[in-house]
Amino acid sequence: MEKRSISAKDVAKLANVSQSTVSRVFTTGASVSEKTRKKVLEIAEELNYRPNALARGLIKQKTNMVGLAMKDIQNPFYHEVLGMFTQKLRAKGYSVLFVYTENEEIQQDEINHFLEYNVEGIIVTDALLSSKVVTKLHDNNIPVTLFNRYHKDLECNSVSCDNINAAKEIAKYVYEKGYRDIVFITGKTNTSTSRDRQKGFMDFFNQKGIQITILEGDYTYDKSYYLTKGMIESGHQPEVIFGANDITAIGALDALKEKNISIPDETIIIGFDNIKMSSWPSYMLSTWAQPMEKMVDETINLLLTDPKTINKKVLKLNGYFIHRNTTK
Amino acid sequence: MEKRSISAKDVAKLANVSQSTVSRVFTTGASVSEKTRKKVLEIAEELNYRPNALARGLIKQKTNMVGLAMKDIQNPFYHEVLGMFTQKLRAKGYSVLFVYTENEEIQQDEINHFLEYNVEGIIVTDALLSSKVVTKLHDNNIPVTLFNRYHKDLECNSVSCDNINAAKEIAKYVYEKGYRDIVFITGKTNTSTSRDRQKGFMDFFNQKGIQITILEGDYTYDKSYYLTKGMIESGHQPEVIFGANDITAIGALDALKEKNISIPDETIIIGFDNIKMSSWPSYMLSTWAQPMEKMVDETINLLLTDPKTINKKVLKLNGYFIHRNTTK
DNA sequence: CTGAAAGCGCTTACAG
DNA sequence: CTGAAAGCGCTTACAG
Repeated sequence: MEKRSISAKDVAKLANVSQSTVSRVFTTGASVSEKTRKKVLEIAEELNYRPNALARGLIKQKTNMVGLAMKDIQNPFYHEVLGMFTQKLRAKGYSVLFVYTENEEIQQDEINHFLEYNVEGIIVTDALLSSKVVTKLHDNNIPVTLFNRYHKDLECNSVSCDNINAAKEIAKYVYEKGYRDIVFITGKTNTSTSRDRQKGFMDFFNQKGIQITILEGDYTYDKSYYLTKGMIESGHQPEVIFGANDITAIGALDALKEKNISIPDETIIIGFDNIKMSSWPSYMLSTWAQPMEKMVDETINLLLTDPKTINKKVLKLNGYFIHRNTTK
Repeated sequence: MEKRSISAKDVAKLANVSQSTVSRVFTTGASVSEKTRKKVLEIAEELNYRPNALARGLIKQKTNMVGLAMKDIQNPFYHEVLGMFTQKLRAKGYSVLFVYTENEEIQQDEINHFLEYNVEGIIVTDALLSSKVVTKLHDNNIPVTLFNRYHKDLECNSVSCDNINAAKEIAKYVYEKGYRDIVFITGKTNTSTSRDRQKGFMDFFNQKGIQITILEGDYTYDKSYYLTKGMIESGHQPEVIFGANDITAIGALDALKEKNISIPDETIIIGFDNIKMSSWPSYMLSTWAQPMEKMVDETINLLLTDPKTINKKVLKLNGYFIHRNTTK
């Protein structure tokens, strides 16, 4: 029960070998005779010894830690993403230092812990970094990958869904079905996800000379619900509502239901994300599935296998349309 | 752009002081003349120096890291909890090493990273530990606090909502309103939260000689939705449905809505957790609010200020009933 | 295959 | 107030 935990030296003493040898036993690829390895492992087991990752990180200049910063949002999509990141990183032997932030732009002091602990890379989901922070990170030689965000002035990697193209595909579907009274409810307008989805959707219809209605939401259920309700009450009952994410679409859906508008017969609704909730039996929302697993894999890849790339890589992955009960 | 990051030695050289002095500048309480402090700070700023937390952790035997293990569940309650934990811990100068698990009982290998990095304590939310793991943790002198779980045989601290009492209060409300046809939909029956809520609820009615209906759910929306739908279709339309958590209650709520049962007039519904979703305008679910912030505070307190307590402390905090639109 | 030694970047008695 | 030195627990050339 004393304070200090047991070290390689303790094991060495009992095993009658040097501390170096104990270390070698726990270093894959180091040459140790089968006999000593067995003995050391035995004693280690007995003493419940595990190499100290801090000391190892210090000497190897490699900590096996990754920093993950995530914005405090209501969107369950990112919770699923978080789960996937931690599991995949662990499988690769990495630990995750986690920070939750409320800022759209991650602040310096939120990154400081990451720097102090010498993380090998930083993943930022659903938020941005100031270019000052990015510069600092570069100076410290710590790679960053933005997940589902990008910014043209930011010198870092980014992985996201090809939001523009996805929205275009959705627009195409809507157009070909013959709908002309179309509403898009935005997310937070300062996010690249919302802007791109809006752009892809609008551009398509602009080219066709069709005017669509834009409602400014903020990625929350409440906002979308009230926006939709207000619109119906003001006499506008569109044929199509496309929400910038699933939560937005679900808010609209519930408002429509309350107004006894039949879905998909009178109005069709399309979301974006394919969160688990969108397949709940009472919603069965048609939506665009982001290729989450692929996005996570690519992010980790970019961060870890190619850490020294200075020239930023911007990856945009496709997804696919999932038709459920809110489209025909 | 070289590999090594800059160290106290580098700062010392430029500031014409010893490395010890640089260290002292970054140690609160150490005595340094105002003049040297200023100079060192200046150079440090210029070089972008920050003390290496790994080295500091190694020498001080104090890492300022806490391990947080969380079960991969659908319940948004725990996402809110996660956010609160990371923010409060950061405010106290702690970093969070995060692990997501799919196991009801956290496994040894999921804890290993925590051990290797010498975390100062471990928080386990919504899951259990095997007694073997707990023993190992004790041997390594690492305190553990269970959040919203407890187990009588487990020698560790735990903080949870007083689920038994909360359920009793709800039962009392239901009873006094005169309802007699009552359904309880459980959560996962191997969780202490579900068991306690069921126990508190049933015990009250048993004492009154009233039989209630138990439906075995699993804390998911889908299960609860289909359970409720099935019940209605089999001809049983109860006056009260109490769900073991909000998601469960919401699943029941949607099923009832679909069957055109008027809420709260024909059937009232009560949930548990007070997740953000429960206050969405189309739900406005009446529910029991867990005192989340207090629970988080107490957990951190127990873990950090009193780490050497061997005798486990089991804290049960009250919450309060929130009446919204699904009760009268 | 193995040990002694240097060193990762810190903190902290110990002198002065 | 400040510097030299020891030491936290490791890894890894360097010899043998």
